[in-house]
Amino acid sequence: MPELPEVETVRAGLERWVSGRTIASVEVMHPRAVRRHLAGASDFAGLLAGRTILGARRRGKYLWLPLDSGDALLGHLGMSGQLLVQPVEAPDETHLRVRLRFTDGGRELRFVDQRTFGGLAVDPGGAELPHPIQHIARDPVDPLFSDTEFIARTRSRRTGIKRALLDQSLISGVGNIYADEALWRSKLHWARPTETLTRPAVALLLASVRGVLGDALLAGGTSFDSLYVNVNGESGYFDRSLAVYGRRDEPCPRCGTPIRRDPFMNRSSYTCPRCQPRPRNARW
DNA sequence: CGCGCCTCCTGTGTGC
DNA sequence: TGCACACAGGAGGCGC
Repeated sequence: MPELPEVETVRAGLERWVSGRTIASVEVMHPRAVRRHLAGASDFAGLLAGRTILGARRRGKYLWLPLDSGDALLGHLGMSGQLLVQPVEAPDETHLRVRLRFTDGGRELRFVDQRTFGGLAVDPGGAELPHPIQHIARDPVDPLFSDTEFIARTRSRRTGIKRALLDQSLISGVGNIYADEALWRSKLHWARPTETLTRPAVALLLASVRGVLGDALLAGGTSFDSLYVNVNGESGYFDRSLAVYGRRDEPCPRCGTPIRRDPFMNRSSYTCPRCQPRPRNARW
């Protein structure tokens, strides 16, 4: 699933392959892919045609392409979204949702999304920071991310620490996979009440978050050397580096205890029962 | 207002 | 063999 490292890999690919190019035409094959563009698919296409893409930016798991009109093409990959740069003659993907062709006649940009949780929209005047994502917190690799503020806000929460990590208005870019990995590195259980964490404990957790995101980013960088804008987060190279996520009953890399899976928010949490014992005052 | 549950969606895997 | 169902999960929206 695309979390910050995967989305950053895509952003770098867009910067390389579509920045500076002018959009000729836009084809929306599935209306759900542009459902966040409330004015509809034809309005979406009309705002893009003739516009030049100035760059590729990211906040957390959101991507946007600033346009020469001052608008932004905003995108979220959801769980299965891909932005692919393909030769115009390449056959359509099964789940192709949106196609952008360019005036130079070169490779086209395709939004492909099996489960359609992702989508694209044009935000008028949003080139600097699209309006729909102004509530999204800075991500922990953003130079302007405030550690002090994050620590204070986390400790003032009244929830479990994993819920806090997944809250994109507190810290963005972290999803289920990297939350579990960071908690394991910090030896914290997912149900640990946020208000019982000391400042140093939250600081250590933040360092773990940055560590796991950075490691994944390095792995993503190595695989991103093709003509594609690679978004294959689910079967990625970083799988081998995961300590706990998806590893039920396998030995903890630190102590050998079998990894445990717990239901959490209609999904899963993976922990080492020995390194990350469940707190008595568990909160979830 | 803070918190937490529900829902959107479809392909894959599993058990009977 | 085929069917039913659990599961994967980001994030907006809404209820309490």
